[in-house]
Amino acid sequence: MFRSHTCGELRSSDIKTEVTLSGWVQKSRDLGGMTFVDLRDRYGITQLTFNLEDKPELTEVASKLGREFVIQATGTVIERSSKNKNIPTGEIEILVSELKILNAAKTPPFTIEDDTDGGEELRAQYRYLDLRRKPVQNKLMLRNKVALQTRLYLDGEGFWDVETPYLIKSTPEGARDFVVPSRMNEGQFYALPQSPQTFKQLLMVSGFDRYYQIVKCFRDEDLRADRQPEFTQIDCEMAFVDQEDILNTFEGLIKHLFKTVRNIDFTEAFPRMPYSQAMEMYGSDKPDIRFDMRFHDITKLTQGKDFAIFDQSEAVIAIVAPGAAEYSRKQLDALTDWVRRPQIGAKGMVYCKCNSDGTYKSSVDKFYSQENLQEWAKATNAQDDDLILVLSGDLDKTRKMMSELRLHMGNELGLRNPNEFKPLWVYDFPLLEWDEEAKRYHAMHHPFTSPKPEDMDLIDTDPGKVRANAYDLAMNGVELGGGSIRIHDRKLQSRMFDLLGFTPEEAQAQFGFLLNAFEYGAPPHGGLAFGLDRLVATMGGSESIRDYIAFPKNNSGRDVMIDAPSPLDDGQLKELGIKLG
RNA sequence: GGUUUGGUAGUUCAGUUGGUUAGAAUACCUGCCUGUCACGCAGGGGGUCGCGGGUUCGAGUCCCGUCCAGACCGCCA
Repeated sequence: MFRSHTCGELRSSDIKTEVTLSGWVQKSRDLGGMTFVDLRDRYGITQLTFNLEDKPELTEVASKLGREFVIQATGTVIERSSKNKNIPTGEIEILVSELKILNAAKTPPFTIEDDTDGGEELRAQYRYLDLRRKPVQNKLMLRNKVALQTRLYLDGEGFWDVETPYLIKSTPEGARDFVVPSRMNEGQFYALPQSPQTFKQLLMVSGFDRYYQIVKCFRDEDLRADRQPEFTQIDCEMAFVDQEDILNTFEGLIKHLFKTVRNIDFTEAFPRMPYSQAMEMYGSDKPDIRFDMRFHDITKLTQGKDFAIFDQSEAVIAIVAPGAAEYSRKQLDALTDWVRRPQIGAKGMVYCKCNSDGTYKSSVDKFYSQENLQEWAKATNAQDDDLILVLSGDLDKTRKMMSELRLHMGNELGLRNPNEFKPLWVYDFPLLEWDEEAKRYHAMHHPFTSPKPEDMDLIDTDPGKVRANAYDLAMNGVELGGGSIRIHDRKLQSRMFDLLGFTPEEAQAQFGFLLNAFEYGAPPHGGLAFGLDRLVATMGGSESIRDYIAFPKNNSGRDVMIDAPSPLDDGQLKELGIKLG
């Protein structure tokens, strides 16, 4: 027997019990006559006590224990003479009678503590040590709970978990595929799925009615703090449903998860907003609505006052930073520099302070009178002590830049509380997006998304205006997931491929299996997928998903612990029929 | 592909206009210490300043190149 108890469970009610504990040495404190050892496992920390007079040899061994040694200790639970209120086991300690070193350890390269001294690179390289730390373990525990509760909820709603293949076919649409060479079919390649999209639709054709899968997906694109090349989706599909059914079902899932995992109740229905309104009010399809600071179009108010920059702008957009009128010149210059960084790309920024005495001070006083500025304040609903920030230019670009500035100001003014959760359904996304480089439309969601019936007459005349039966769930400025009502009619699906620039032959070669399936009785269907990593990170109040993944990749898509990817030797390459250029 | 920040002791960092033997904290090692829990006290070891080149009497510091890492833009149907 290695242990009778864990290191987190003994209390004063266990005093006088004979116990055996196993775990890692967190710390050994040698006081000369006595030595204390903190023994740690997943469950907590328990203090071991050694007395020189009582057990001289044991105390000698204990005082030499290094950090992260794995040991086993047997002894009696006793009451501490000086208690530690900071830990749950702080009332008691173990007076050790037997001590066994199960495995010695080298000194770890960083401290295994909540606030470690290790940098990111080092921790990634020794991820198995980083994973011993409580904060990281807590994050993975949260992930475990979310996954479990997802299964319980969806199972209760009649969803079946069905696995779909990982070795599938590469398609030119969408993100780049990870490809896998086939030894038995030399010169041919599988692709890893970007999502099980077509398979889950085929399951609907097969009559499974409700499907889900917590599934790995793969995209060979550059990484971010919230983006990994392999990531996990809660992938779902339902037959005989409309958008309303799907939104209600999965709003239920999110509410269930927050209730069971974080004990947070969403008593009201999640707010909903069409895409066009989200862009108008927040310049984003995933607005963070924990704070207001919405956009105000003041283009008309600013024209004809000899300020050429505004006069030449398609759009002049303002936001109001509450209580920020006291920003210093230095702070405003820093803000201007911030929006002028290449990542944002603004040419400049105009501000207007609404002073507490009712006067206005702006960076464009030369062109705009106090009365003009008062009109701005009125139009933007700015109060005394508020700061109006204005960007201008091309409508789409200005919205995008202003959306970044809005989030930046939200952070600066402390309006983005990580313990507050504000979901928002965004719906009526455009069906198509114009790709300037390829000079053609591509699907905004994916090619299987159905257009809204009332927009069908635009599909030939003005395809860019067609709205889709597509929806996203945003929370705190993060896109948690999205989906759509799919096309289930062969003719419409063919028309869609045609719009996207596929010849009928190409469409048949790429997606013939789906088009054929639609001819054998495909039910109306739709679905949605949540990004599990982002969902868990959001629920944990983090922006980075990396600590919610046990073994994540770094910025360049590398696993620095196992050192992957790595070259293949010549024998392997030959077997696969691959020559490197 | 681009922008940007960084790379100095095991680790996290400081290092002034280019100038003596490159520092601090922590970790590690040794000794002392019977109620610590960030134990304390005394002492000690530990450096290819990412790598290559250049400027200079002299480079951790300036210049060029390169590699690595973080954040972001492009990209992510």
